[in-house]
Amino acid sequence: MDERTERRYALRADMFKALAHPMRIFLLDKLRERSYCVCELAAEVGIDKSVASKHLSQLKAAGLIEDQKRGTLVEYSLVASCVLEMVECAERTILENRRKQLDFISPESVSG
Amino acid sequence: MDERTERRYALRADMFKALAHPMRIFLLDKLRERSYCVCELAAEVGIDKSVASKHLSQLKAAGLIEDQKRGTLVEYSLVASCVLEMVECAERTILENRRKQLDFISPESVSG
DNA sequence: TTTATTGTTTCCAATTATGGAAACATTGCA
DNA sequence: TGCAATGTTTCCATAATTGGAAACAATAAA
Repeated sequence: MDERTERRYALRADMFKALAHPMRIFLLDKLRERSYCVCELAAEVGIDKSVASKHLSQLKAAGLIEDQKRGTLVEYSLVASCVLEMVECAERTILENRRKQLDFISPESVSG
Repeated sequence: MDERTERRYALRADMFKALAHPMRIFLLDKLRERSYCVCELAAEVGIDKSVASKHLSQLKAAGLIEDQKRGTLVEYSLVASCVLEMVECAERTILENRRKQLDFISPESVSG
């Protein structure tokens, strides 16, 4: 595997790393409604503002959200709608897995 | 945020965690062609078989691939085609980000 | 059975990610 | 200017992830 290919895989992995945390998924989900400032999001989850800020900056670094200063507030908004497809994809896969698991335990619909 | 919701976000994050490693992305990409046994994949990347085995078991735990014993070999194959969409989604987002970055440096196509 | 092949699990050391507190920066307002 | 509100960065302790070696398990072949 050449270096360029390796870098490509690393880039993709970085994108998934940005999504690999429950709080970050939640933040993205929240930003689907509308823009939010850091303090609102931190209050919602009940965490320190510094923690929220760091998670948001990770999402921003991945190009999934962007920020805009508004006075002392910093409002974050969703920018890569593609990420929503990814999250839905993950959701579908989880549900599919659960369905298979149930089939394995009590195969009613599958007769093979 | 109630516990059930929290668990849902954690599940999605787990799915992305499974994808959050260059080697695992590579393995998925490889399995798109056909089934491969652990030794083949380990040799391809040039890593210890134990490492490959562990990565594969993570992908399996996420329900993205499945295994089948064939003699002393264990062949892994892709099962959740949805994951390919996710990877393509990530790829598109990365390219989009790169394009924006270029626009920011030298805005030729964007005149606003 | 003995040996070889293939995978998995278990250990360990090193790296990375995380959360919270404190320090610091920026902006708005009196 | 002085003070309050909001975010970011830095520091630290803790937790999680990772890769490799070795031990172990399972199967095939001699």
